[in-house]
Amino acid sequence: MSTSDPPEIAGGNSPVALIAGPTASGKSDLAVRLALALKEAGRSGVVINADSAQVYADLQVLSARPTVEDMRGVEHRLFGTWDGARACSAADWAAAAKREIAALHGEGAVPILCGGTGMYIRTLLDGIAPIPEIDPDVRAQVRALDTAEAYSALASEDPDRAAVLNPGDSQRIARALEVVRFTSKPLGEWQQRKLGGIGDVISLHPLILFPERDWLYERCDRRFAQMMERGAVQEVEALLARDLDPALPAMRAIGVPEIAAMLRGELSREEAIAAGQTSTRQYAKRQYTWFRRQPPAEWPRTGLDNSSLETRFACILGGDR
RNA sequence: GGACAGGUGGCCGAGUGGUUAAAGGCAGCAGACUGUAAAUCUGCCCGCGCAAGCGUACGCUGGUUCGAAUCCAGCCCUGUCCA
Repeated sequence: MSTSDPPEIAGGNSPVALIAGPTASGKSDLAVRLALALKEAGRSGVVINADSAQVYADLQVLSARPTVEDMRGVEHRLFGTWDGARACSAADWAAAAKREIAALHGEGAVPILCGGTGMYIRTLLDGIAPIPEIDPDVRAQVRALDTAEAYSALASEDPDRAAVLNPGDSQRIARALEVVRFTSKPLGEWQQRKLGGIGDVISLHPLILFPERDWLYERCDRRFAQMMERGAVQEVEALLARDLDPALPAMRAIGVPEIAAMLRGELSREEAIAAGQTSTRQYAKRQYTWFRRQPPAEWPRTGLDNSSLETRFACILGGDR
């Protein structure tokens, strides 16, 4: 799943549907409905996950991964595909998604990308700098530094990058540092090229869900409370029992730190729920910002999820193309 | 009824005569975003104003002082303890 052979996208301009938007906005349901509508129109649609948390097998409940019932017989791919012990990078996901899209196009099926991870989607469509996989030792060394140390190291090893980054931006500093150290080439040079994007080879039919803020926040709150009733605590217990590196994405997913704190006795159940709900809402807010400003302005945004599929996806439902 | 402790901006919480529209945190809002992105980071955050600035503000009322969130008096309220 890492940086392996770049899969080729089959026929030029084959359709790909994309349903994106903030968490809890009802994307999954819409994706399933689209797949069912395609089926009715004599075609076939398969949902491909574009969410950075739903990708992990360990996070069924907490990532709100669709259940078998939710899927209503529609095929879903890249859901729960990664083991929580492995980090899935944007490039990893994009490579896997390309593979799936190519396969589906080969079968004449319509891939329906569904998820809220803007950077994954961007990487898939626009490509990414062809930076080799960083040696784990180099990576570990860099990540062992505290932010101030890493920043001053970066200031001498890649001053251009250091000048651009905020001294507190631990993650980007670490990334820039591991890249110069391992490749002896500053990140900025690598980033002059983006490779592997499929945006110009496919026919993309995007739709961004933009529900009303209060409505969405209520759903976030309700959903987190429901997760607590539906096994989130057991899920975190199981995750903790694996004794994984706490820096792993699966360990940092919304709800995991909060419930872990509860299990340690640092938070009451009510406090853990409140904290999880707040994190969820804050995440949704960041997604609003991303989807409001990052994707191309031409991409349609819709206020509520009740916009008719037939209208939104007329061209792929139409049958031709 | 008595003894202590305390009442600060949406919340928590510093501050004990001027340098205080009042530290810091949280929540909120806005924004950034090329390999951990459900991450990481930035800005704003009493009201009006583009701004200089003006107006309000530290339980209430009154007082001391050139000047008070900070000192004094009375009152109200909260918590703990004694009755």
